[in-house]
Amino acid sequence: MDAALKAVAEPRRREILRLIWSRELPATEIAERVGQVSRSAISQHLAVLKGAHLIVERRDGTRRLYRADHGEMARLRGFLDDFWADGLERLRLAAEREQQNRTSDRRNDRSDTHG
Amino acid sequence: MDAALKAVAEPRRREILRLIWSRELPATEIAERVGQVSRSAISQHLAVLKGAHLIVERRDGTRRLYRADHGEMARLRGFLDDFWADGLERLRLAAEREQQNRTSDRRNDRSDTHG
DNA sequence: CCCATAGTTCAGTTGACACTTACGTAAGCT
DNA sequence: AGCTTACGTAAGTGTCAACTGAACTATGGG
Repeated sequence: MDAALKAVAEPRRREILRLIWSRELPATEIAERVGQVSRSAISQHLAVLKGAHLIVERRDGTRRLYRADHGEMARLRGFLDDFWADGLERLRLAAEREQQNRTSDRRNDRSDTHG
Repeated sequence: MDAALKAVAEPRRREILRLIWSRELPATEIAERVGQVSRSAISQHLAVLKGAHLIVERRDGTRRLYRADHGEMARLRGFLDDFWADGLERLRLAAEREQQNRTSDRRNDRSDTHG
């Protein structure tokens, strides 16, 4: 969840996310549409987004088609909604839940996509 | 808006935000409750949050009371909601709107709080 | 097999950022 | 005026993240 929030905090990645929100696109075309940046950079952004489960990848011959994962984005919304939970109980639970995640985050960071 | 998203992407700042979500707290007490980090670091986090309009500051003698600004957080939610706008028109508008903001972001960055 | 296309990964650079210590500043008390 | 409390700011450091260019992998066609 922390990964998703961090991923979306980057403007370039939001741009990518919007491009493939309602359709599939190959990496090259994404790079062309974004412009101003190398294919390599796009590829790395896609890796981050994939690591945050914000996009899904499908292979088609030599190409890789990417598409946004609406579900994870919905969970991100829900996460922000927790800040509105008027019950203090729910606030405490959310804080504790996240604090547990942070411990593992420090160790794993972004290395969970390498396996 | 970009500033708010970036501010919230940092776990420590979310922790602070939760502490002062439903009550005012002086900086020192925030630092004590967060722990594990110097008062200086907290002060800098508070500056970032203030720059993103996510908190408001009120002075009381020698102390400074901080409280979360729910309105800005609501706007953050609304921003994420734009990703769900099914109409492609609205998607395009959102993209263009942000692209305009980005141009000024490059120049201003976080310096708009210095005035 | 050789080459082109599509894309990732590696190595290295640069800038941003979270943090610490030290110092500066403002308000209140005696 | 001095001292204390409460806080921000400055300077410096280590780490992470975004980027570039080069090298590598994989699929498909001649």
